[in-house]
Amino acid sequence: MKPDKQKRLEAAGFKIGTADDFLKLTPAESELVTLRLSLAHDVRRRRIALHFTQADLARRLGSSQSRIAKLEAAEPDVSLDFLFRAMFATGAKRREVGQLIAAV
Amino acid sequence: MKPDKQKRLEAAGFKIGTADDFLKLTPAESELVTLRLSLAHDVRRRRIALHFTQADLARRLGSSQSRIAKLEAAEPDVSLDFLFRAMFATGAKRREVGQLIAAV
DNA sequence: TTGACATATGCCAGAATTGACATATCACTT
DNA sequence: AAGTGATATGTCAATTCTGGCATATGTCAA
Repeated sequence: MKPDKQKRLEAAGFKIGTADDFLKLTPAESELVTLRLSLAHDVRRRRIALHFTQADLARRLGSSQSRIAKLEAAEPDVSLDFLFRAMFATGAKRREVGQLIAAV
Repeated sequence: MKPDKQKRLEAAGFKIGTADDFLKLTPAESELVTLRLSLAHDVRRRRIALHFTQADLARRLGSSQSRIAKLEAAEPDVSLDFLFRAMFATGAKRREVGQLIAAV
């Protein structure tokens, strides 16, 4: 969220916290949520950098366009297995994946 | 495998390669296999460092001792989701997990 | 506007993963 | 050898995830 938007919302009486705060997640759960979001976002970033459509990436994974859409939206029925397979299908190496995960 | 054992096997006519070579994995599949093995091994390492039994870790995860045994053996019916949940259940932070994954 | 292409959403039957349990095997002490 | 605690292996019903499909919505150019 952009800082100015957050300010406006707070001025309007909304309390802004992180999703983790809101959902009262344990640290372990919180790490997992963040991990999933990071991967989902990066798959999309990498796919677009390759000029792939969701259907292209799906084909390469033996999957379907709809599953890629759900993956990139980080929907809860998408597994980490699928997220990692998608990362590697975009050519990511463990080194890059590790750096993504380690990043704050 | 220890170098001397490998030498003895090769002297006996065995060709030694990596599991990846043997299984003719694509690069993406290979990355995934390595990732799973790294995580499985590190969960065990971290569990032992905490003086946890497999049953202890299972309890903390809401799982069972047998599943932890299979996890640490990197059996194929163990998901990445479960491996990551176990890592975080041992107190690992994303930074540490990322470093593990990035390491060659 | 229409058409063409990309992405999102909803659904479901089949496949994969899970917790739970039983039991086997191992390591160690007495 | 027998006992004890830890780990390994096997099985299975229930849950979760998946591919595939239909269809909706978005985007943009002609």
